[in-house]
Amino acid sequence: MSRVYLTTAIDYVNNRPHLGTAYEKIAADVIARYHRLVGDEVRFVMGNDEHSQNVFKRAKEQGLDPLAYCDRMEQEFREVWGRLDVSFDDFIRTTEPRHKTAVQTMVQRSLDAGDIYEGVYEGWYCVSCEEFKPEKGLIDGQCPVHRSTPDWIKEKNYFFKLSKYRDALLAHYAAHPDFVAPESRKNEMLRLLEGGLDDISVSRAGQAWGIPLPNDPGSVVYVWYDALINYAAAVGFGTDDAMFDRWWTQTGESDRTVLHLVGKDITRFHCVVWPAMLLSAGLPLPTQIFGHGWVLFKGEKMSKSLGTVIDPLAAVEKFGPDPLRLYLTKEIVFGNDGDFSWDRFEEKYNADLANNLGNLVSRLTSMVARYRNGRVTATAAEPALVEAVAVVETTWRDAHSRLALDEACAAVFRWIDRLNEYIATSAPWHLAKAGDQAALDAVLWNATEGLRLAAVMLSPVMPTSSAEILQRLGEDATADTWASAREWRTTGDRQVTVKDALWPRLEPKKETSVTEPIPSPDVTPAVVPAQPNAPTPDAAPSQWPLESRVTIDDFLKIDMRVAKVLEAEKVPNSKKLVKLKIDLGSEQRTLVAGIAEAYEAETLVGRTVAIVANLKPAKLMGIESNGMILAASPDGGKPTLVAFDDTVAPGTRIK
RNA sequence: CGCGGGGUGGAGCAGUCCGGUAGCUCGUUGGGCUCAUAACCCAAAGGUCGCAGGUUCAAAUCCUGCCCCCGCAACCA
Repeated sequence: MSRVYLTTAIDYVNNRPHLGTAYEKIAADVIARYHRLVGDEVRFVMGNDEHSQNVFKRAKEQGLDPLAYCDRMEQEFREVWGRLDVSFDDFIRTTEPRHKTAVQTMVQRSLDAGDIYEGVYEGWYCVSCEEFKPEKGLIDGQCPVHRSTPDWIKEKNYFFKLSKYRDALLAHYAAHPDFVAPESRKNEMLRLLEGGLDDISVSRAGQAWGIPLPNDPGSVVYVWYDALINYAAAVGFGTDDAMFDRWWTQTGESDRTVLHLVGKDITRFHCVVWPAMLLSAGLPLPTQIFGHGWVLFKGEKMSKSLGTVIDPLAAVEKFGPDPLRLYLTKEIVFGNDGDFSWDRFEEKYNADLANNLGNLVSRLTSMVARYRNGRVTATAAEPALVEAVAVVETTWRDAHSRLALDEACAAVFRWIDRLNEYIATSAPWHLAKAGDQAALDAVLWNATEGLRLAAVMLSPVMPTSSAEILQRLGEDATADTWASAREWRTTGDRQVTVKDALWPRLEPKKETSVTEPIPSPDVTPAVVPAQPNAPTPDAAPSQWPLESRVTIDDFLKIDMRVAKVLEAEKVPNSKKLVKLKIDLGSEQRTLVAGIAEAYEAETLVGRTVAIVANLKPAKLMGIESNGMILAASPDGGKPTLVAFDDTVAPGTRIK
């Protein structure tokens, strides 16, 4: 038995949870539940990252006190995690007093160690990105990501001597080959370390939303530095020494485990900055940082800032959390990127749940009911099965120890296959007909016993379904630990219950198909699939409610004109930009249009197009564009230019 | 030289670090069974492992070069 401290990345609260974040929490939950099952002591913590200027801004936009806004977001996050059956032990928010104390304690320790020093920082700072932007990274003086003008900030700033810890970190990596996983992530970090480290700024001056530095209350701790400390704060750093020792330091624990689960995009902070902070504070490092991959949906990364969100609850509301949990765990190699698609989800649901596991439950409970009035008594163990399940257990445990969650899952499903095969080859229906009671009992007992073990081994991934299966098998659903559950029983009996199919098979093109996701309230799906049987337009609220419509005067402010293309050339090094010279009748202009993916530049020459003539100029890749060309622009599709039936003179107004 | 992921039977993916019978799911074909959710079991067909060199007794796997695809970012005024 050992102690396991497990964390996920804390989430920015400027948006709701989505599939990408849910994936991380589910994976962590599987790990946590596995360890609890095998008898480890587990502390599984997640939380929210609240000291962000974005949060401050977002709250103000909504007319809320930042803390009130964060309170509300906490409820939303907790609700989603609850629906996904994520069994965290604690939920930390960076605005809590315990976190504040931990941060100040940590900073103080680094100050004492001489690792934080005062300097001056100046540069362009993008509030949205929460980072300084190099001059050459700006486009037309604007932040390339947010298209806003960054602020020129010159401020007193404190720096952390990250550079000082490069060698120590390299040594730690060398001494602990599993410190960062998977391998590819570790290599990335090693390359980074070998390239040398710069000291990093750890404070912001003149902000109120954040944790003040202990030595200079006029500055607050930089949000990233602040956020990382949550992992220590959540187990009592600076507030509860006994607890901190128990979970973080784990003094006297031979098999110490402190595991951070983070997205591969933030491994840098967790694998370099955070360990250096800990070294500076004289604290032990985590035992492992695992950088998982992204779950892509229709080939797109879930992105907070783009808002391409699929509400994980869409699948959960319809099927409960387990099919989604299984999909994410079994179908994605843990550490790699993976795809989510409704097609694939449906396929896996049918194959694994309806046809295999669910059907196994059905056929077994129904045979026990039919041939044995629902009660089967124990018999001797079938040696072939006992032998097989031992291999499954070994594989399952080994896979879990390597965090190969997908392999662990697959091993259990191979076992389920084995049970279906066992039933087919031993043909209990023949034994029943022949009246061979002893043989019949043996088959039914051994098969249900095998199913019981499958359910227990699946419980980390599918807690609800596992409990339901055990209950149908007449077992105590609150199964104790694996140590006792793993025994192949040869005494006692069980009373089974026949109920409806756990996972009715999904038939394509039917009402039950998941390809018609449930619209979830208040969340706009990234992609709205075509719905042949969609409700009538009148039934749905208009996309353009009356109160938000513009007046004719508003519309006439926009001066749209007919124009003729005189010259066209692709902008070098661009993917979709074409530079156009157009004739507007009274004048000629240069404009840049993002249509190169749909039109060859040459074919545009001579075309008559529609443009917005009174748009403010903008620079795109260094070229000034004076106007916007009109085109139908489907989401994710290629634009189609607006065209005219007859020849119209350049300069003609469009209204 | 922007960052990253990938090219393996019809589809989707493992395997690549640590060379040595190319594996899984779905689909297809044939057979079996009738307890079960038209499910389950057995069998079969189907692969120049992107291309070209190299190392090796042996390369999907290691080395070199090249081609192509996809995210992110730059660029949808």
